Amino acid sequence: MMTSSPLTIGDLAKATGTKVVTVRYYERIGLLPPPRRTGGNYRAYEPMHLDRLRFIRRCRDLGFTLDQVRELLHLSSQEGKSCGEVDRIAAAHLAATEEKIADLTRLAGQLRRIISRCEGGGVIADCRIIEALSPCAEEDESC
Amino acid sequence: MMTSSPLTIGDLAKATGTKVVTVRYYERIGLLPPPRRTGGNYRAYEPMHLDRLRFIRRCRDLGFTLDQVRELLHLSSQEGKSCGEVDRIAAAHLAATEEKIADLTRLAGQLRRIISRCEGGGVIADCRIIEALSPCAEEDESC
DNA sequence: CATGGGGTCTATAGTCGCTATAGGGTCAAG
DNA sequence: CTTGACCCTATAGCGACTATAGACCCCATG
Repeated sequence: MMTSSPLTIGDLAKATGTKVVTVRYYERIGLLPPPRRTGGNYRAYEPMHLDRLRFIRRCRDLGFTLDQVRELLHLSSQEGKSCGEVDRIAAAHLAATEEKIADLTRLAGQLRRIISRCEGGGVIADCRIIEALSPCAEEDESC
Repeated sequence: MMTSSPLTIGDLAKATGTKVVTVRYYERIGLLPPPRRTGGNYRAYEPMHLDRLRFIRRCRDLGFTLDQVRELLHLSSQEGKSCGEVDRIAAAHLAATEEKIADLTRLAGQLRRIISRCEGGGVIADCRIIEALSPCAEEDESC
């Protein structure tokens, strides 16, 4: 059984689909522990870093904020603790995501309605889209 | 028929549901033309500013970026021009919005699936959420 | 006329999650 | 020994605001 040699930042980045600058950024904000350095001052990552970065990326792909990731990382190391907090974070994020979907759906509906009124061949002065974007004040008698 | 007196920035903000700082920000980035100033150096807005800011807010509420708003504002003043460009911007934004909805929907589905596997009463070491967030590498024999 | 409170002014820095740039150092292949 | 790919730090920029500090103005009340 061979022991794997440490990874350069480029290896780590490629293995996780992260950009090199982003890896350094995660280190700077304390998400990824600083690895030891080689003689030439290169970062030398261990498999543990790979695991951790993969965890971070997976969370980010799921839309968690970096603060939530930080909390999840912290919790994931407390093996004996109840997992209620984890559940709470995930549920909150799901709720937020569902709300965002609802908002965007409502919005898309409005956009479709606005766009459908436009004949497309007209000029700006008659454009239904511009008109729809120009809400009239109640006290404005010209509307 | 009475002529309306100029508005303070606070009046304008309240009338459009914008924050005062945001109004100043729109001026700084060239979206809202600088109004004349009073003796005390206060901004004094005309009805035209009200119209323009309402247009901006409506666009923002519909999710257009400030750059798109800038372009729409520019186009809306070209009364004789064809409205094809307006249509293009709106359609592009609708497409982007629909894509975002699709992304978030996929994401919410994954989150629901992950969360549903968690019994809630367990400890972190057995937490299905943490587990689901910890993707295993193919070359990692422990998975 | 003084005072107090609320609104306004500018300028600057912070937010989030990166991304880009400048100006260098290191390393391995040819 | 040179070339080119990689790595290093530090700093600034993105979008769309938001927050803060410190000063100024205006109006109503005493």
